[in-house]
Amino acid sequence: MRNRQTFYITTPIYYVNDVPHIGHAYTTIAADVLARYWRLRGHEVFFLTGLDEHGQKVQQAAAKAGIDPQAHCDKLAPQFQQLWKRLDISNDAFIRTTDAPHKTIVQRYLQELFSKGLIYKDSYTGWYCTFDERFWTEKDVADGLCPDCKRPLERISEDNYFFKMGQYQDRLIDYINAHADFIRPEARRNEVLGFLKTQKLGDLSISRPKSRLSWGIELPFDKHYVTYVWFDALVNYLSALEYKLPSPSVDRYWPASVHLVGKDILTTHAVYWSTMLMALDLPLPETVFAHGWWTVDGEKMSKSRGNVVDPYQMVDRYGADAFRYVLLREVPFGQDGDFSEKAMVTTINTDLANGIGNLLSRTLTMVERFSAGVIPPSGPTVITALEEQIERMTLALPDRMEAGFSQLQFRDNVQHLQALVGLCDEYIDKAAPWQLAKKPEDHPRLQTVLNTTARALRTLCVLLYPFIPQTAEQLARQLGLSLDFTKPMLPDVYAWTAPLADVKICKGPALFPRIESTPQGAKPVSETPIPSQPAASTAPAAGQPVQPQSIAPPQITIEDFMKIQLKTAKVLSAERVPKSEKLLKLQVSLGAEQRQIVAGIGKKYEPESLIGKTIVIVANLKPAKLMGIESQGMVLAAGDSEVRGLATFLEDVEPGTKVK
RNA sequence: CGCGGGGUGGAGCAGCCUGGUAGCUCGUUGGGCUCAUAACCCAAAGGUCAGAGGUUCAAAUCCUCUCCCCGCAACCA
Repeated sequence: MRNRQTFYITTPIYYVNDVPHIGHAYTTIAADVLARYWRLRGHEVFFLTGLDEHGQKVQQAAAKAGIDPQAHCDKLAPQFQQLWKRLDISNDAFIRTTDAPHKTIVQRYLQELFSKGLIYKDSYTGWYCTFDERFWTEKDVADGLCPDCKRPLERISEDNYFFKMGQYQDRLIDYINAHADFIRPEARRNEVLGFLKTQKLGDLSISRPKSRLSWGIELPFDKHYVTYVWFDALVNYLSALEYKLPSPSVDRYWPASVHLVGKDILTTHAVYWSTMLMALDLPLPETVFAHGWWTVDGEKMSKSRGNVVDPYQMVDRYGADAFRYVLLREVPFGQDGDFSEKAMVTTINTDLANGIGNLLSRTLTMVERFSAGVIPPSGPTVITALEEQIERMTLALPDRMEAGFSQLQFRDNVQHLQALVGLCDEYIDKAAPWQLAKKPEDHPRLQTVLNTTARALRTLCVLLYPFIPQTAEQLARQLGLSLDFTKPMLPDVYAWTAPLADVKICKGPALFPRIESTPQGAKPVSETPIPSQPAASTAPAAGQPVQPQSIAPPQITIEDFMKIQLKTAKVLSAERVPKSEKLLKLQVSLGAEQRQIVAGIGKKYEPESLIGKTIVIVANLKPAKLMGIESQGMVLAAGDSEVRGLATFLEDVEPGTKVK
């Protein structure tokens, strides 16, 4: 249980070059749920997210686009900010490492460490790939070739500045041992401890020569170098407190309550960041929590598999609340999980539509029909055992929730709430209010049933709010309650004890319409990236519940179809894309024209077997690059995640013939 | 001996650390109800807990071995 009245939660600052995907959404949604919960509990919350904008990849991408790195970042940043809006992320600040104050603060810390003698200059020798502009460690390099591009590596030396990280090794081990909640979940804590105990912690290079990388924060004590991105990035957790609030608030909010991170960057946070803070004589964060990763339909998410889950698309199809709910409900926080749209639909239907949505619906209909639309006061008991059970459970919920959120057990919390929904359904069934309504002498008992259920719903509403804020607002409105979720909830509002009677309800549309169709359809084996749709027009109007669409693809007109130009093509040559699992590079003839197409059919077909075959391609698809190779079209094939067969013809057809 | 995760009723998972005759969600089957979003409630069927050996009064749970699957890749939270 928390004692401090402040709650400072962070997500990692995401690398600006990434397109936002389910992983970013996951971390940020989890952080948002915590932020909303602790605000509701009256804590002063500061919820920070943002972007990491320095570094090699940004510099390269900008150079490629022919614009300066800052312009490049400015262009990409809104992709994240818009997504957070659409997901109802209630972050209090959005930090970008190119903010001027951040840079100043990073330099100040660097100077402080340098002055303390904790940063020194040394030469570093390693394997360098000129093409990729990066060093490889001895371990990575087996054959003198770049593990990435297979070009020969150079052995070069370079002077760099190092942070004396190694000297904190023992202190860090002691700290972790003494603070059980510092690194979580426990398995991760053991992992870090194991690493620290068995290996010597080296010093950390914190600079890059400008000759190699100019896009970064200049070292205050040597203008020929910029800061290594991690040093720059980690400091955001502190710098934001200095300039993102009305007044500097480091004392108020530091140490952070929770740094939420993905398991891949745990070491960076648990080791680099911790030792940096020790060197700066600052306290360490209370908890660094590493959550798991998502696979998609059982497979690792990757662009080449074409299975990257686009959060925008999920919000479009199912609504922000449903997406938020499913991510946190599906998997115990901290473990890896599998995401599938099919499972998502099941969860939405079961928990949200049939569960909470249906409970509200049946309750409100009964209040309308049997009580003139007004929640009646409670009367004599109907089924004492169940009523007591509901009361007990409802009374216990706030504490359970608090315990759950303190431990970041989102899934447990959701399950507690669902248990109450189930209990209410059982109660309604057994009490059979529709029978009580038939006899006037039973009406007082009928009132008890309606009142009991309504009160349970009130509690559910408040406790569901952190997970599904839009729906909670809607639920409150339909129940006729005026709850202000932006204010702390007093205990009696969500506890069982507060009276509830003579409230006029306001039945509205279903909170979550059932989704009848399941996702399917023969998706071409396109390797084209799924375009994000920052469709502002589909954003829910304020105060309106999101109406998740049915996921059956909408019907299209013949004109729509005619936009897609399908043509026959003859395969001239085919070869595997090196290092790819299933990509084939095809040269195809469209009669007059020749095209290069990269297709993800390599698991099913040997390149040789395709040569001479006439296939169908989408001829007017925007070219896309896959693993660096341009694909000027798309091959039609049957199968969803797995290729079953290629579209071809019974007769010989001239290449370049139109297909419709 | 590369590292890591995993193999539990049809599907997906929990339980394993701290041994005591197996639990959840979905699905299936039968019944109930009609307030509700074909929803809700009740009941049932279905597992030799990958396999073998060992420790023990007792093993899904501890130990040993074997087999199988997945990740360690290019949008990596």
